[in-house]
Amino acid sequence: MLTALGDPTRQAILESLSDGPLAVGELAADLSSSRTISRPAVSQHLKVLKEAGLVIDEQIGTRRLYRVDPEALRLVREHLDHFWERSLSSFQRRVASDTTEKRPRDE
Amino acid sequence: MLTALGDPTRQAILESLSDGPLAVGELAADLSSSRTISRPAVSQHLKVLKEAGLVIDEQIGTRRLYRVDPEALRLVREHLDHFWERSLSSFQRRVASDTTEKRPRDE
DNA sequence: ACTTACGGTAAGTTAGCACTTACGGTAAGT
DNA sequence: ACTTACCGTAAGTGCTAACTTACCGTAAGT
Repeated sequence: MLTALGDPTRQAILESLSDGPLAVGELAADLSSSRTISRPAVSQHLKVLKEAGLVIDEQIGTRRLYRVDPEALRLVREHLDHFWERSLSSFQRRVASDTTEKRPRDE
Repeated sequence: MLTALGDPTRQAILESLSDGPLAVGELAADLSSSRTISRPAVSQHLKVLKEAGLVIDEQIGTRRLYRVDPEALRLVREHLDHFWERSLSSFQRRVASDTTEKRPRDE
């Protein structure tokens, strides 16, 4: 899931979609304001994002609306939280042992 | 920064480092328990992670200890939070307008 | 000074990925 | 039925990023 978030274009796609659902063509037009990206390319990125569970699609007539799945973002956030807390606690343990080693009876 | 997190090997490196600081050789040995990764490859990944600000290094004798920067993880988390909140609010707005459209005078 | 340990880096190779073009398929409008 | 709009996908290409091998520098121990 983090791997799917690695590509800058896909990050831009999610950024656009986070403002609200968009069809594929609209997305391509929206992204072309900054980068130059073809519609098929957008389609392929959406496929990756969908398989990663970051995006949900819904067919409406000939159009196909894509929206971000808030639940997926919550999962990524939780995952990073684990990282963060573990590294933070190990960091604090290190600092604590440092001070006790250097100042055994400080207070 | 998210782009640097995209590579699976770098994710594994951060996972190992989140348990505590490690030297390059130790990291390579630790990762070889699951994947097969050479020491130079680890070095190159650490360079990317360092340039992305996700990792901090410290020279101790001939060894070089790497640790994750908790502050960087906090930044990534905040970035995702923005995404999450925006997509969530747009989602809620959509739900709200749907219900008001379908049940204009409900409740 | 010699050796050993440790790790960064240059050079070269390869696999994969992002992209374009071209095509086909479906839904709605006339 | 024909046309138009919209989109997914197959096929092919180019580039880049991840990897290995080889080499060099530095720090500490003898």
